[in-house]
Amino acid sequence: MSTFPEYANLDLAGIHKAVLAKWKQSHLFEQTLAARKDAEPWIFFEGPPSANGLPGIHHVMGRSLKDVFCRYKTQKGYLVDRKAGWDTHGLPVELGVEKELGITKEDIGKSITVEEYNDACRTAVMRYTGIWKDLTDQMGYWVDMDKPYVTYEPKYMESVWWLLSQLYKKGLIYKGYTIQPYSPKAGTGLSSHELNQPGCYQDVKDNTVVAQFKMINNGQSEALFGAATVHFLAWTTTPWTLPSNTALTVGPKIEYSLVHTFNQYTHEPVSIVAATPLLGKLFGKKFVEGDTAAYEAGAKKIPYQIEKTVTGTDLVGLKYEQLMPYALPDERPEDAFRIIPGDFVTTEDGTGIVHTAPTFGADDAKVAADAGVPPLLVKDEQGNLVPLVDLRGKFRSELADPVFGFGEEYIKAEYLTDEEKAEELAKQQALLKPIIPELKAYLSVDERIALKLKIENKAFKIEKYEHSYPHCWRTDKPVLYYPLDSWFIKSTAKKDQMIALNKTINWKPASTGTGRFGNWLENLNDWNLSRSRFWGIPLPIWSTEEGDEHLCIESAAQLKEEIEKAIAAGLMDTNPMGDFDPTDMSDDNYAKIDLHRHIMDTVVLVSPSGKAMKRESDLIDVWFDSGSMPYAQWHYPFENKEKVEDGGAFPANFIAEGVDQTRGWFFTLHAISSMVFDSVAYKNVISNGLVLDKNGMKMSKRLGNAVDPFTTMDEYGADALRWYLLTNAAPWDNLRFDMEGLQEVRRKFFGTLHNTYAFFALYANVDGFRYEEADIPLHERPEMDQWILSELHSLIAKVEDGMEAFEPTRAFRPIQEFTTEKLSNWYVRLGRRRFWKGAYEADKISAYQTLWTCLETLSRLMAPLAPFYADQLYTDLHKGIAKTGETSVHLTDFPTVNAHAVNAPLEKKINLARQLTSMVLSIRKKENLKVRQPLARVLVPALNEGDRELLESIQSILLAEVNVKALEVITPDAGVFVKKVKPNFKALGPKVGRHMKAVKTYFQAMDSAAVDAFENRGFVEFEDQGQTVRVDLIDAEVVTEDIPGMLVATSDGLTVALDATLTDTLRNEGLAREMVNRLQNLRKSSGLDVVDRIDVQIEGSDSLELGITPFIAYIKDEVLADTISFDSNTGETVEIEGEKINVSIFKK
RNA sequence: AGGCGCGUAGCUCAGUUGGUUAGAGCGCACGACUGAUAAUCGUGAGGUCGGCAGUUCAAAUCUGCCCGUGCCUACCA
Repeated sequence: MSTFPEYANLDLAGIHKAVLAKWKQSHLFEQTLAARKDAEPWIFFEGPPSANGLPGIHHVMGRSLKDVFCRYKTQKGYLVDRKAGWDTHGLPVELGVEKELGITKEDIGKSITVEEYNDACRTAVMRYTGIWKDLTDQMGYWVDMDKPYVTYEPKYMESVWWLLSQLYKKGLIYKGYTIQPYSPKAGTGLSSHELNQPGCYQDVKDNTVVAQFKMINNGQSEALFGAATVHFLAWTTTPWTLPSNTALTVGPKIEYSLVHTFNQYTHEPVSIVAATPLLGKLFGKKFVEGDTAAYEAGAKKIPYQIEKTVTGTDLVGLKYEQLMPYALPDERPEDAFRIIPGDFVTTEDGTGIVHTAPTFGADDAKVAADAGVPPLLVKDEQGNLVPLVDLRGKFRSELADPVFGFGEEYIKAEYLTDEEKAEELAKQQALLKPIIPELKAYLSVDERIALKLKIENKAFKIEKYEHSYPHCWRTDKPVLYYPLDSWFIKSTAKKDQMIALNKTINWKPASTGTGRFGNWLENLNDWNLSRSRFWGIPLPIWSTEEGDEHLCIESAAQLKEEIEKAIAAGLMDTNPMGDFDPTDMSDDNYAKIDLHRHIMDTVVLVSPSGKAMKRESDLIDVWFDSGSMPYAQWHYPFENKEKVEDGGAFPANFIAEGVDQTRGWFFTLHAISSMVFDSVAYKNVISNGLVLDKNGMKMSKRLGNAVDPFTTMDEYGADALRWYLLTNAAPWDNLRFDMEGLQEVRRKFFGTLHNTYAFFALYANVDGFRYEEADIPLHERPEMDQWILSELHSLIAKVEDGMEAFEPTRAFRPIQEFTTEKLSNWYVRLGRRRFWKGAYEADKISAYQTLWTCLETLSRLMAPLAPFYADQLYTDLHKGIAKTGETSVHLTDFPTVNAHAVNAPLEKKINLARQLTSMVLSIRKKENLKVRQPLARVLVPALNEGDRELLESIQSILLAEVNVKALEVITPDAGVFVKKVKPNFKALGPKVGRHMKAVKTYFQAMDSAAVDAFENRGFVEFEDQGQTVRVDLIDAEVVTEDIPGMLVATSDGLTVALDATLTDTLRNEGLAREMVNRLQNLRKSSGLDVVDRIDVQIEGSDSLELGITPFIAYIKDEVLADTISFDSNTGETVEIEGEKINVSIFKK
């Protein structure tokens, strides 16, 4: 005979293992997909992790979040395809390999071939895939790991190329430059990653100059300053960038002053403009505010006089003379040397006017470009535009100065060796003799520029300044911000569309979509695609030497064809794609090619005009790889064209990743889909927070506070972990991970659920309940059953609402509350007798059916989040019954709400009973009145007939729970309780406004009689602040607050009074119950079975005997005694009401 | 430095469009039940809602500033 399995105790970790084995053996994941194979798809994208690192607890969080929605939607009847993916390219992989091999970037192509290097990367990146698969398995994350997309595979790379070529065709790809950290000594650009290495930022002392830029007088200047000769002051910590100055930037809202004073080095009169708040700093100890007419050269203090103030906006547009006229911008020189506005200007340091050299500062480049000011680029010998500093970190020859040098010199002293410095010193001693007769030490470029400006009356102030500056982690020399060639996607051209599309995306939380992501889009820059690395997808762009002809390859087929042309033109000997068949989509065929750099760099193509074309040497930013996954995972458009285009695989209904991906994957997905497909890539997105340790610190291996997901799951099982991660805090809040929280989940939720099941199984097996009877109609079931089923269906609605809103915390917390509070604590606890007392008849069957239904429904509700336990619960519940279910809960449909089952008044009623019970127990506790002692009556006031009926309907439950004989519902007219009236603030607020306080006070002063009068009249009126205030009864709430002479509790507008007067009968019944309690204890300590019958002997006082005699039948019934005799005996000594008595029990 | 979050009881978290006694669980204390018993249940004590100002009759809730904390973006004259 089939039975419900019973367990000694809850072993979540064991269940986890057993269920996992069952899933594997039955290929359950595949079964769930097969079951929905013709269903409407619900599209999910898996963000590719890098298998280069080990998974941590936060990955369990992220993956639980994804899994819970995919499982939910599957149960809801959708087909949820889930393809795993691996992100395999990128800098971390390369740096890891370099470290392992003990090489640097410079060695690649020299001591190691690019091919060998790439092979090493390919191996390294998949190193931890086994552990990742393990984690995925263990935690029950269902995703197809057998056919993942891998970004280094030829098919994937080909799709990426195709996407890029689409952008290229739309004219959205261009070559430009950006200001990037560059290490001249290492000859390489540095990534921000490298700049964030510890120790990179070092404090340095730099020579700084406040330079005087001479204004060119014109109509605009005269309107502002008249005919005066005016100089703008601008500060720089990098004087070597001054020859490259093409603009001055002011803050539009900042106030500037025109000040007359004298140059401290030349003592010549000068009128300067600088930000008013900075005048104090600018005019240091040497200056004093005062009359400039009285000044004589050499005086101790230099006077200065403020003439007028203007705003930054007034200054915009003014022109000035180039400070160090060695070279002019090659493009539009007439647009240079102007004042432009910039939001980044502050009045913290300097002059409030920022020297702007677009070739050497990222901010500078941006404001200059926005204002149409050209960068200082000149044509080199080949006609290419280059900045005034070359890649070695030396000034170009344009800067050759007959006295000061500069040309062909390193712009920072740190770049010179000691020998070089000595050589330079010799030269300088000769050249500078007229200025500095005995030069002792090498003067850096910065120092000589300062010197030159000083002499030329162009330096207002020169001083040393200490600040932190980034250094190259390899050479330990200062980094240069330098314009480097890069390929860009003109994302700014599609900015408006991206913003519009973003507004259609449902962001969780919304603030990330409008805030972090929205702002990012508003301030969008063009996407710099270039990476000067080796292990990644090569840019598929081939160019001629002159750069006048380009070809962007969109497929392997096209490349093969172009190579054939190049062979025909004699540019190549053999085709490295030899026997690749462009029409054959098999993996075997694609295994014949490799699109990585070591092969692609050997490919030379022929241009339409017959010239040789080489590949642009950069690789594509790996973020482009991952943003391409919606298409590349299906090898679109070479395969699965319909699938992607007809809504079968794109766009996603749902994605979820950490909030740190906002400008990463979330952006790249959005950008590519917007630009190539004019579509969103995802309709709903959750950006989840981080997992911190219990003290709110970031988890890291270094701090040793990282939690190992494997050992955690071994101990607690995956269910408890998943449940904890998603119910403890909203997914977008950071989670403080605490093992005690896990224990709590295990004990509180799973423990209670398990015990509830165990209770069910125990009695269902005894009674042979197999759910063979027809369902008892709802209205024929006892009220308690109707109630719990109503709560159950309300619960289904809550879970569904939460899930549809992508708020799992809101969905699953109610499950926990239902299980522990409603089902276990109230339904089962109050209904226990129904399961073991009485015959196997309608009431009992109803109880079993109801409890079974609750548990079975729970198993399906919780299956998305606790897939292991839910599956065991579901299958266990089906093992014991005659009807057959699915073989797994994951093949079932999600429960649906039956509106007829929901009975809100009933729910309200039971909740009222629960609250009253709690209040009475509270009084008992306070007054030290044991629940075992019956009391005569409890009084509850009812303000109207509806309340009265409600109270009477819960009478039996209430009385049984609190052990009281009678419930008396008393009416206001009885005059028993004190009535008070409270203002309804919400309604009254708008009406009485500032008189609210007076109303409150007035009401507090009203006695019962006054309230009665108020109720009869319908309003009250009184004076406040000289005005008559009127309050209508509907804006007030009459409550009962007290019952004189009784023990009273008040809470949430409810009042309960307990009559604690004891009669002899009550006292005796209390004694009888004490006796039952002692006998039951004895039964238990004697190890009797619950069904064993006994004889009892009691030796005690006459008064005791007299007292309990009327209750002998009751006692016998309770303790299963056939006889009770009052005899002396040598049994156990127990105490009742201070009296010591002996009792003995004999098993029959 | 800027952008975006977060800050409520010892701990982890709720707290609707502002409405006057700020809730829950854990932990703690005390107790009950003894036919769910290595289970179950009750009661209680814990809070200047990070701070300061403001708006309002009324602020945990709205505004500003500050402090702490985290993420992202920069590294800037």
